[in-house]
Amino acid sequence: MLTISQLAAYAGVTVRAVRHYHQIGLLPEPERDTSGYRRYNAGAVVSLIRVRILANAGVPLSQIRQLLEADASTFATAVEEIDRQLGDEIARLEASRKQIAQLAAGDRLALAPEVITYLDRLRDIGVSERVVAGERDSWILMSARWPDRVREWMPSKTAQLDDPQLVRLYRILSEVFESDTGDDARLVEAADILASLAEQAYRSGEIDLGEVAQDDLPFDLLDALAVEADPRVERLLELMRERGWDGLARLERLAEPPT
Amino acid sequence: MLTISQLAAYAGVTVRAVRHYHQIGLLPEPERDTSGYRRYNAGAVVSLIRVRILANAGVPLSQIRQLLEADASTFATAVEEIDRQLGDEIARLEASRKQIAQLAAGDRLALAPEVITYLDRLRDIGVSERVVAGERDSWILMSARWPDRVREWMPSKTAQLDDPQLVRLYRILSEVFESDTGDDARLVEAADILASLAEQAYRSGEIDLGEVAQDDLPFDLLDALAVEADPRVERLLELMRERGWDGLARLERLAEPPT
DNA sequence: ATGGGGGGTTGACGCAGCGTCAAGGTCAAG
DNA sequence: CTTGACCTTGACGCTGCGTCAACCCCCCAT
Repeated sequence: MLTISQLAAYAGVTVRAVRHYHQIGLLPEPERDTSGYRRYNAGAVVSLIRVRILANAGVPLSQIRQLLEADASTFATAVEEIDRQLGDEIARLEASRKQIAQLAAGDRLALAPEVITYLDRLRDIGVSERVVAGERDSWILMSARWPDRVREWMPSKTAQLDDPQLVRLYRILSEVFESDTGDDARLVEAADILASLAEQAYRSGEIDLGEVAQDDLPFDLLDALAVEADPRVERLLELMRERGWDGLARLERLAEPPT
Repeated sequence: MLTISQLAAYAGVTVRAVRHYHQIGLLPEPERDTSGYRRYNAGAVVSLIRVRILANAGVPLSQIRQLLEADASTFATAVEEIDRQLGDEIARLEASRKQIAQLAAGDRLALAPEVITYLDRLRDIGVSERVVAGERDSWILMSARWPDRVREWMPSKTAQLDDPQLVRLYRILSEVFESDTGDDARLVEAADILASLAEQAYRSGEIDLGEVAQDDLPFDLLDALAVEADPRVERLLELMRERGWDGLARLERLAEPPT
């Protein structure tokens, strides 16, 4: 006959856990000896181990009893379900692991390697750290919203950086936001380039991002984030509105541009 | 400016979670509007997402704040540690998944395929379901004790079933335990065979299981389990003692056998 | 027999990370 | 002016035990 601590040791659990299982009726209370000690037979070890196997798989204790009492087919389907959930959980942890790895990989944030590459390209073409940081924060939001889509978008985003107009735009913005002055002339120049790029994109139909466009909250958020980072962005938005475009993260036609 | 529910929606968490993070000081309380509502700026979304990334990786909320405040190198080492733990957890879940799968695979218990094969072999050579069930329970205990070693042992265990003496032993035991009578003559016969097998094993040095032998508690437990399953096992133990052997799951020399 | 150390017993509170009422105040629309 | 969808704080509930507390019990050495 076993004491509670022996039983617990065999099954690799704590004494407290065993008592808990008794309390909630998951394990039957065994006989007591003359001094009130619980006395277990060997079969109790097997029962306890079975309970632990299910518990380790994440099955709530409240379900384990019914599960062990269930008939074979019920049990089998339940096990399938448990296995599915285990698979999901493993996938979740692996995804989380990737995120964490990237988080350490430099930008300390949840960004796909494609995005990191994109940000590095920005630095290469002379974009200031401040502006890169702004882009980074934007992509964090985008990644949170569309974790999978983001990776698809990046190749074309990166390709666009080959356009000298866009490079020029980024450089101007870098200059402006790096300086302490409110250099309006440069902002106007930037707005002109941006409007021109938007016009091109609009004509070629590129401006449509598909389903994403229906849910436009994040884009407002991105613009708000930019304004927060530097209030001069507000002026840029104003200049864009004058040119018939609304927004910044996603440009939306307000009216035909002045000819 | 965002309301709390908008903030929560962007980060994919519940409103309650956000408030909880405020309570424990993980996120700073934002400004309130005239009616006392919390009003968030876009940056709060980024902060919240960062918190969630760490939380999803299993980092306790109490540690997240310090982590986000830490310098880059501290952070990097912490992330390594987190990654390690994630790896461990994934491995644990995968192991659990295997156990669960086997659990459904027929014998409803945590047994390696090698053991299942062994049990099937027992059935093939005519061992009764009752005795197989006893063996199964024993292997559950063994598997709990030495999850890895068990798989190593099985090949030789299975090979031993080629020995006609052992087959005969199992068949006699099956008969005895399947009947309602206390057929002592058959038990004596079984004891003789078992003693003879033990003698062989002892001479060839096979009886030593290595380090395992030092921890002999489980073997007592296995014997106790057998006695529980059928009290006639007690008689078998007695017969074995008469023949100079102690135990059943592991036979131990008591004295030289009567010549 | 006596004391000490290592068991056992019940009972109760503590913990994380929120979920879920309860009991209100607020806002926008019809 | 009502309705319904938000917002507020406060408080208790949940899981699966860990961790006291306060006491009893057994065995061994002195």
